[in-house]
Amino acid sequence: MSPAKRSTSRDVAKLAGVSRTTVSFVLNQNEGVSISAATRKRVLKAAKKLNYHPDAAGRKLVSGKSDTLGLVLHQSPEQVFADAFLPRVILGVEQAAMQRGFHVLLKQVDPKDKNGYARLIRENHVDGIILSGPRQDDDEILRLYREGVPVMLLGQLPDSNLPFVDVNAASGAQTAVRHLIELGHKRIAMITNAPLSYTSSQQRRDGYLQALRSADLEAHPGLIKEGNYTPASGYQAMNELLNGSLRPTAVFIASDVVAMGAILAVRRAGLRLPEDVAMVGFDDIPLAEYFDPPLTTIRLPAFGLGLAAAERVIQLIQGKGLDSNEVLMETELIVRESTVRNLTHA
Amino acid sequence: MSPAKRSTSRDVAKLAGVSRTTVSFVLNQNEGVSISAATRKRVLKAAKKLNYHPDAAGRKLVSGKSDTLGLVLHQSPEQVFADAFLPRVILGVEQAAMQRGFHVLLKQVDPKDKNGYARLIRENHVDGIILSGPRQDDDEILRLYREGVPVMLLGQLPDSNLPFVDVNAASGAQTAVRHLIELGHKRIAMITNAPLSYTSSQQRRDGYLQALRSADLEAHPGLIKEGNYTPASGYQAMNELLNGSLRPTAVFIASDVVAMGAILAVRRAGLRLPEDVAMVGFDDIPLAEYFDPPLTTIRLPAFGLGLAAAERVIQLIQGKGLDSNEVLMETELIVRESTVRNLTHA
DNA sequence: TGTTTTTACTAACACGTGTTAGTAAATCAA
DNA sequence: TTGATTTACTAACACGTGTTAGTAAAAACA
Repeated sequence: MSPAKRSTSRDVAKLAGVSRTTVSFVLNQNEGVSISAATRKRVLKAAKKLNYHPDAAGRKLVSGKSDTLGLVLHQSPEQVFADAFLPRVILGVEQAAMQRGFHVLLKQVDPKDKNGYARLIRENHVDGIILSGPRQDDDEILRLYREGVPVMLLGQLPDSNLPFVDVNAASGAQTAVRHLIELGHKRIAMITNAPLSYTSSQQRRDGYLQALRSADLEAHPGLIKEGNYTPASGYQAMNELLNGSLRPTAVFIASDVVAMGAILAVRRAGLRLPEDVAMVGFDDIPLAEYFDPPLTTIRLPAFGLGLAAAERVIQLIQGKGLDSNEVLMETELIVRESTVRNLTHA
Repeated sequence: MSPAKRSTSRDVAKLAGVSRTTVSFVLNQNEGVSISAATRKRVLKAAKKLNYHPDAAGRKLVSGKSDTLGLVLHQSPEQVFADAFLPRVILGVEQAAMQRGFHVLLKQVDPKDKNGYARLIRENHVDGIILSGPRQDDDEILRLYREGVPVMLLGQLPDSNLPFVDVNAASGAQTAVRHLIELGHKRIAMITNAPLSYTSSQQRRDGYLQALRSADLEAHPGLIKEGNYTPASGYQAMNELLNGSLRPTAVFIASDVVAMGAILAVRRAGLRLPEDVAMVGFDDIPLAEYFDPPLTTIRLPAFGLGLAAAERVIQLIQGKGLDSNEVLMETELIVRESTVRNLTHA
């Protein structure tokens, strides 16, 4: 019942009748050192019998490595709640870390909070940091980077040369709008996922503008409305568009969640999707397939983002350089009935 | 640029002109030891100047504690993806841990995978484990528990006396169905959130049956259909109910996601909610408020679950006992337009 | 056989910390 | 003034591991 005393390599050595050094050599498969088959077997047997597992603290102390990644979520709790991708990103990080023998230490840091995350590095809890949701006013991450700490951003920080992994949102947005153009739409509106002060919001709008430009369509300022993560904001923005002077025949909404509200607005206005208004979302949240109608959207490689971020920060930790400081992962257009009616339903 | 050599307590001692012991005493505010104000100031100054932070590994080694919780997700990646609550639960764990000076080590373990999580404990990476999604066939957790390792389940494991934190799903389901009964419904169907082999599924069905029994309503087997986490399953189950011999006037669906598919089925059948079919969901996912119509549902204290689990496992770690081995957190009925029409819309 | 190389190990150190036991000086009690 | 106590520190040990330098025995070489 009481936590049985942990056995140490000394216990194993004693039971096997060898020195502690030999135990270490056997268990770590050390090359360049020769151990007779007989003693090797004896040591392994003793280790098994004593249920020996080397203590992480002792190991860390001597190696100087913690074999642990810090995954820092630098978002407010509300944002974390709303983010449907976080589990996938986290899982991607977890998987990449596990395959390379790393652990993942999770830390949520409210941006309003002054209590930062540098302690993780300073006290050697982690060998490197993945920072999700980097902020402009965060000087902590810059300081760590300058000190040579392995750091990887999940998302971008303009005007800095920190290595990052991000989704190519501009390209994704462009693809979304091009899809609408190819369907023959000329008057295409946009609702952003968030206020334009956010980088991710700007990128998506830029993609929208670029697509219009490529097709020689005019971008009318009145056709761009701001959302703020919520369906409510989509509902309102869509109403403004529908009641505006130039009603669009199609809308690109840079967030599926925001699109959910917009769909409601369209239906309340007595209009049909996609006949009266076609709609493309962004994110491909799990439920998008089951919107009414199913939402055409841009799928993000959330799992892949986490995977890549972890892989790369581990590369930095191991002293291997990076081929490039930036990774932009591509998105995928998922066509469903909110833009094309004739699809068969699952 | 190159990672500056970490400074140790020895460096601080040298700079301040005292012994390493004194440094430790000053920095740990050790009671019962007297240090003159002058030297204290000198030590603190030296520590600050050298940017000294005590090394976690050294500290762990001597204390035997890691001050870290293991949060083990014992679900398949697909389940993790689908689980909209996970971020909240994780945040709850994080917050409780942080407030008590603990870190959180996250580990996802695919149930199919033989590579377990006991290593976290065996190697002393963590002082205790929170296991989310415990499985019947998991003997690893039982062994740890018997060895006296601090363990806390997030969810229940029948036929075991392991301490757990869970939501009172039966009570929540009962509340949901009672709400329908109070609205005058007599023929109330149910669609489960998952196959009945899952504990959480059974609990919700039991609550449903109990509510019917309390109101002297007959529970007809044909009115219970199984869902499997997906909207598609809800779509199909709802169609079966609508085409069945006794069409229900109300449905309790033990998952908002599954309910999303069911709503589609109702609408495709040309019926109105709530006039023709009233519906109550379960979970209160963020989007439930923006379903069409907004979904009446049962809100789960996801954040609170994580919070409680972490608090309690820390209590175990610190050797304080638990008042009770089990915590069942109560749910909350959120009434929206899928059961009551006359509400004003946000 | 005598010398060199290889094999199979071990003693001793280092990692950075917290803590117990001990000491000299300063203060207090009488 | 003398003995007892308190103050302000320090030397030394312990935590459990990986690794370098070293050694005796065995094997290989000539």
